Amino acid sequence: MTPRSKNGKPTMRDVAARAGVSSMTVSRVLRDDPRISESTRRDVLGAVAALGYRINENARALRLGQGTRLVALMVTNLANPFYSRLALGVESELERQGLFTVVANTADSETKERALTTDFVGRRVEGLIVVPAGEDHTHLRAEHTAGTPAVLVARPPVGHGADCVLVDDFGGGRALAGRLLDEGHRRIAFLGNAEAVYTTAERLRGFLAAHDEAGLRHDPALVRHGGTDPAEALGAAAELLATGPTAVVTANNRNTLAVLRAAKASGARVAVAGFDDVDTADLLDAPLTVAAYDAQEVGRRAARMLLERLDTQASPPAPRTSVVPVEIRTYEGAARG
Amino acid sequence: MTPRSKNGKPTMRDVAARAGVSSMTVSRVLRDDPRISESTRRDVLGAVAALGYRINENARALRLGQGTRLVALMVTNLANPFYSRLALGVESELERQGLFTVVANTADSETKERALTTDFVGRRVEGLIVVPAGEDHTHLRAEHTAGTPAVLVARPPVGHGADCVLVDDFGGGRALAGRLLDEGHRRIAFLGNAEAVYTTAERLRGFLAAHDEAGLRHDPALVRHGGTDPAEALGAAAELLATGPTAVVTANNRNTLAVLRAAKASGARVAVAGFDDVDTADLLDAPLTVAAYDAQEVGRRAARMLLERLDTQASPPAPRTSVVPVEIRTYEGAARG
DNA sequence: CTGTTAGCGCTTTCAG
DNA sequence: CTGAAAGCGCTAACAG
Repeated sequence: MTPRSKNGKPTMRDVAARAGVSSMTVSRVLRDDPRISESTRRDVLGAVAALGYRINENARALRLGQGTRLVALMVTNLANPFYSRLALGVESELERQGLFTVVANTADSETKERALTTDFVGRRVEGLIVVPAGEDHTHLRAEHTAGTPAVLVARPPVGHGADCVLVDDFGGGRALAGRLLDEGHRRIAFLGNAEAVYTTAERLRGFLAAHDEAGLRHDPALVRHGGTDPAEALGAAAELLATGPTAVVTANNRNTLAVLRAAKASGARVAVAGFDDVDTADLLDAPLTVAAYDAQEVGRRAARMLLERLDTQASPPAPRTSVVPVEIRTYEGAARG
Repeated sequence: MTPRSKNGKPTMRDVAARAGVSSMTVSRVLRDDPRISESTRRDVLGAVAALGYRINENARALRLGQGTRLVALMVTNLANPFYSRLALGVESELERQGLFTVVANTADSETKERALTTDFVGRRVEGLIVVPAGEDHTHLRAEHTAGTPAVLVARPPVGHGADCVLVDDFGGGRALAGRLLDEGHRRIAFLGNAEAVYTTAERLRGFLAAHDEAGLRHDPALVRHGGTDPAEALGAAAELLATGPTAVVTANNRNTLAVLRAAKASGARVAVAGFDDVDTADLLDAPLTVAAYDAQEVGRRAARMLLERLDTQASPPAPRTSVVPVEIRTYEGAARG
């Protein structure tokens, strides 16, 4: 019996009818227009409560020509703590500007990323923050996003200019290898992962640069790539240890743990230095060196870049890149006798 | 010069004008209506490309009386891996139904949760999945959400019926304490956290139940609560250890690590058994028992419940509750000589 | 094959 | 103080 619009929710007209006024009056009451009589206001609010009416912000925004105040964040793997911290950083920074964050997972699929981008642009999100899944970034170019600005994270734009926040992958890889070389290691293996193409490549490049700078040639047989799967990573780590390195540099958390496990299982004694901090590192059995960086800060910077772009949409300056530093930390492992 | 609507993006009319057709024709081309001549189609698509036009899905949905295909997920702390896994579970389950997930962080603030709820309902999300920040759930009742269904996670509804997915907190607390009692411990401390009121209370209740069942009285002085902050938790853990327990049960990950650190620092020898799995547990110096559960599964169940509710919105069955089981796992710690 | 009219739910503008 | 008309961007329902 209650009058309802198609989608099942009452409309302003329903409220107006019940209160015996026009929908304009309802609109005014809801927006606290001062020139409304107390009695009318009461009647309207009564009808609102009775019907459980909530204004339709989408219709309102359409009429007002306003934006959605929505920003879409697309990450490759939400289960990875790096991305959840990233999301938190983005969210916290956007929230203070009254913007909402829509988080979507691309599961490392370029196809999904493209589909999501199209959808989000269609929904008129005000901006995109993306950890690109692949190398093809055409769908992120302004021509394809109807001008919706995009900020890339962790991987630089390919084939076009775009704002972007990176981690100092090269510097971190170089520093990790440098540490080990300083400690006298000469047979240092590298365990990366094939998916994170850019990231791993940079970290490896830094690793090799440190060898160059030390005047050493690096044995390519000591470089290996684990997969996305922890089990795969463990296998790769075991193989790598079998080649007899005295130390290993890893390109991410998963690989770091894989090496520690493989070493524990085989009883091999290797120094381990890897990317991403391990939050229980101080409680581990074995010593560990890590290249740590602030994932939340990455998110905050990306958000800020987007906000600046939104402010200046009329006269966009050149695309900018921001590089978040990494910090080397060492943990001693369990104190033994 | 390019004609553009207020928010800066071209509209269908702009495309129509440029292609020399009516907007209906553009609409048809975009939706692949077969009865459009090839040449017209080409002209329209040309104009679309030239202007960088993307259809406004919001306007379309308004006209069609369609829903938004959006579901809002509100969590108390996105930085906590539990919630990011939860989000992944929700996202993966909703995605297969073509629904998008909007993730928002309430930062444990009831006020923020209420504001977000109002906003999301106004935006006409199709459902809400909420980890409630506080005890006041009035804003989540159907009367306040204009009928938008809500599923609660981790904490049950208070003061109203609602779908809800819980973890077996009681059972887990009971099992953890039971383990330690079986091992002969008689002085077992409990470290909880005040914020997660319901969760901690249930875990403690289970802990005490195990003591009851063993015919033992538990000393209330052995119960303490750490804060949200890791430093605070460490302090509480240290105090607790100073009371000389032979074992500690912890209510969450943060507290587990706090106890391990405090024990390491003071050299105290205590057995530790706590809620939440620790992914490096097998690499730790010390042995550890945990109550583990599948956070992604919690998210999947919540999403499925919501989907069922959306299907049957006309004749809603009674609110349902689903309890995700916990599994006790033991890790041996570093093998010593 | 293509255009006109009307209206989704809301609000601005202009009249009362 | 309140209402009627027009229109945000789009599309169903009818023309032609």
